[in-house]
Amino acid sequence: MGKGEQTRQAILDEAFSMASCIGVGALSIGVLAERTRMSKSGLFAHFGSKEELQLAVLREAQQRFADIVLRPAFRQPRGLGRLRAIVVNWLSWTREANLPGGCVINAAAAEFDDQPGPLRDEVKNGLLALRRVLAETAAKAVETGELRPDTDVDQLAFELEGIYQVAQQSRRLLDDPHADRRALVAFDRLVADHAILREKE
Amino acid sequence: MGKGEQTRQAILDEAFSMASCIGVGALSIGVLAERTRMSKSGLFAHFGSKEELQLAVLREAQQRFADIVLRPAFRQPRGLGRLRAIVVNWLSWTREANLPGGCVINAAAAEFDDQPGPLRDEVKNGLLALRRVLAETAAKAVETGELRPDTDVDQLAFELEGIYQVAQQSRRLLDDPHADRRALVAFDRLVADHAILREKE
DNA sequence: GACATTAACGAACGATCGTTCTATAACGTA
DNA sequence: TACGTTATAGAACGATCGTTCGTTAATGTC
Repeated sequence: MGKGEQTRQAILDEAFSMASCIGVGALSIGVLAERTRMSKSGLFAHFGSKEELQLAVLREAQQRFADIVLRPAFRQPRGLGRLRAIVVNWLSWTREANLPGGCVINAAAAEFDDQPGPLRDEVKNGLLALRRVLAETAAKAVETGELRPDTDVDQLAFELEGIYQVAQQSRRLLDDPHADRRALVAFDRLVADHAILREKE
Repeated sequence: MGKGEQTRQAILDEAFSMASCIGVGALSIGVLAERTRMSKSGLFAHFGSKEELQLAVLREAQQRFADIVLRPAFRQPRGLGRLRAIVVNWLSWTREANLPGGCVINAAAAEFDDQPGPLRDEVKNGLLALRRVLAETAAKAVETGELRPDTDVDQLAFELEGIYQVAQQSRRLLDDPHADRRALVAFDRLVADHAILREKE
């Protein structure tokens, strides 16, 4: 890794953790420069524009998300276990990644949903891709016979995303120590509703 | 209503709809001044500081939420019907209020969850109050015998908030036209899980 | 209609914003 | 070690930021 790539990554690291606290939109080149002990112009040269820097932060977030949440979960055999692994990793990924201020992606989603442009597109595509992964993972749990064949996997992905969002809000804003437990309760109930029950009928 | 109160409200209206698009944190006195065709200093005098203006916007949001979502729903008799009325009003309240850019409150929640101060406190208290209303409304549906006595009403409020959040995200960011329908499906399933069923056992 | 009060303005403040230039320093390679 | 390339610094740009001040205009009251 050349010198340029190296400092670029160092800047990105700092920007990433900063953005998690104040939001991607509130990132400032000046503040970022003094935090990384660089000159504004020196830092600026690595990205060419503020928007490009913000995009890089969003892409970084998606990559770390894949590394921390998805990849490990996909080592589980397909089925409900894998889906649950995703949820469990998802709930704690802001602790694994360097995200002192919570999930950048969801914060950016709320921030840019009304501001057309590359930033909104990036967030939108990332979240669409995640929904797809969730739905496909659920679909495989249908194949394994763990979920009912008539399960609406897109609806399931929709509700999973909701569980995650409210867990974030409860933990970070409302300081609820039971947020993760509540999220898992919700997940288990959601899955149970679509599970194939071998009970007396 | 005196002249002062009148223009203050006009400013607040504009700030409110602006904040819904760009976020409460990104509000700018200068931009707000030219939008209301006032001088910066003239506008400023009504609030004394930017933070006070932002607080006023958040309070305005909470008041409108109570007027549009809660108050009408509470005309329904207590029970599941009232709970469902809250959810239905909730899902569409950004259209009723002058909120072209979506729910200010949830946006502010994501924005300030890591920035201690009066703004965070305001959002936090507002959302805590909402959770309480949801839980109490659900508790009344237990009293009427529509929900099981062992229903965890706080868990229910938690999950309702999740349904709302993901509905917002799906509609506004992902441009999903079925977001509201999905939210209602999730709500009905959630309620059904805790409902008292009079079926063959 | 006179008068105290309040509302609004215009100009300016220092700070910070993103960005552009030019010049120097460090690097990678021959 | 020399050289072309790349990385960083420094200074300055115009724009905007939130805020303060002193003054004028509008308002409400007796």
